[in-house]
Amino acid sequence: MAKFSKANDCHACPYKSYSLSKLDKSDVENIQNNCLIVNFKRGENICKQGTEVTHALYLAKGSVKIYVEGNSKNLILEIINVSKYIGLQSLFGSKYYNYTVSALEDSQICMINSSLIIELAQTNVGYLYELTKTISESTNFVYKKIVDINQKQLRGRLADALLYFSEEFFKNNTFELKLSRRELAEYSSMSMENAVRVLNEYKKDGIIGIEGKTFTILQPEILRKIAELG
Amino acid sequence: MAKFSKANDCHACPYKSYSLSKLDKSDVENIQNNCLIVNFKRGENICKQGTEVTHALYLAKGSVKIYVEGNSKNLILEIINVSKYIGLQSLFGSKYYNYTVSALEDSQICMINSSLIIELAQTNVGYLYELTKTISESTNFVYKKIVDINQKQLRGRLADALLYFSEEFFKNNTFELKLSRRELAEYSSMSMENAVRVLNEYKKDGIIGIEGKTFTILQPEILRKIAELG
DNA sequence: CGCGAGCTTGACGTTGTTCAACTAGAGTGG
DNA sequence: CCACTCTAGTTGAACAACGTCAAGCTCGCG
Repeated sequence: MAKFSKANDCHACPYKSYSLSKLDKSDVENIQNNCLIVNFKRGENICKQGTEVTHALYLAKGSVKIYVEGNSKNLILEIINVSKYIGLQSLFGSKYYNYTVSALEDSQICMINSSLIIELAQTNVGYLYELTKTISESTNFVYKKIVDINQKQLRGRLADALLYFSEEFFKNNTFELKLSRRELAEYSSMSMENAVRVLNEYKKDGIIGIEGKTFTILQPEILRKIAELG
Repeated sequence: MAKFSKANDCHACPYKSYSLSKLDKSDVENIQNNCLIVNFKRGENICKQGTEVTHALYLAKGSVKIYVEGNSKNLILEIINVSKYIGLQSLFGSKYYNYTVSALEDSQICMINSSLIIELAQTNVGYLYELTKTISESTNFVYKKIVDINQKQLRGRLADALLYFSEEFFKNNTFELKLSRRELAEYSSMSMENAVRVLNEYKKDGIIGIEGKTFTILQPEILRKIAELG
């Protein structure tokens, strides 16, 4: 299992959450004393679908995928790589995770007792307000996702995914994806074989460049057109 | 357009939100003075995908569908018929609705200025906590939905929908659905023709009974097996 | 040098959509 | 009151989209 250590100075942490600025110094220290920093290697599970929610999860360093597991196939809902709480809706809404989170690269997660976070949320309105904004944004993201998946066919879905990575996630025409072909397929809700096929189709048509896991968007307008038409 | 009237006694309202109990009397009066009660007929839009969020929407009476509009087909995400805020995540997360809400029967909606709700949320932690719980639950609902849609094929999806209506929504083996066949199809993410086909298949096999829009679940175990296997 | 995981490509079968024709019932106007 | 129209529902058949299976490839690593 992963290595872990105690948090020792949340205030000075370069990866700390903005929401902490809404708390008193003593409350932050309280979090610090109840926070375990856990290191995960690529592929390791950070939380598992179906298990009980006992901690708030804060991604300090690295990147993770949030996905739902089905009988035979998975669906990746979101990739996260910035300092951010993961799955707060599980803290306030449900006792059990309805998704799995696992590391895409070596990552550091701060695990804070959920009862402490709930207590702080119930007594610090500014803090809770920040958490609520995060939950709302993530809800809106999933709404967008559900539309993409349902209304478009595979070429459009893959175009959507590539545009999202280039324009919103990496904010760069060239980016190195931490995902395998299978994971990219699971992100776009299609079989791995079809993801490969369509990627190479786009490459042959000069729409994108592929070099292993490094992608370059050569003709974003065409990609956008494909994404719009479905 | 719909008829509307001023709210005159939120405290005495039998449909009022539980979250109001977390507010001072003066704050509730403030809501009351900034609340418009609007009557919608079946089919009328309560809010429209793509438009700006200006009010919090509270369903007092009736029932509504929340759906996302695509180029040619829609996907119904949720049906609501109890006293409940609708789409709070849009208040805290985004400036624009990413879904449309419309009435399934004659319904009453309380429309409250969003700036007032946000102000109250930022100053009353108990109130905000209730709203956050509602948002989180709705997020979890959509997670469940996205799994159903993605991991199962149409027989399983329709079985899922029927079980949900019978066991969780109406809590009755027999129920009268306010949805047309097309809407039931949009709820289960399939073509209307296939929804009809599968419904009649289930009827012929004695798994359900159908009388117009009244459904009876005759063999829930078989339906559950179909839903599980996909 | 050989093995295995991830990737690639083609052929084929299944699932589900689309199109088209038809039916039943509800509402409308002569 | 009856024809007319319009919508919702129904059924069958053709077709397209996508997943699955199978085989071969490549590259990194022991």
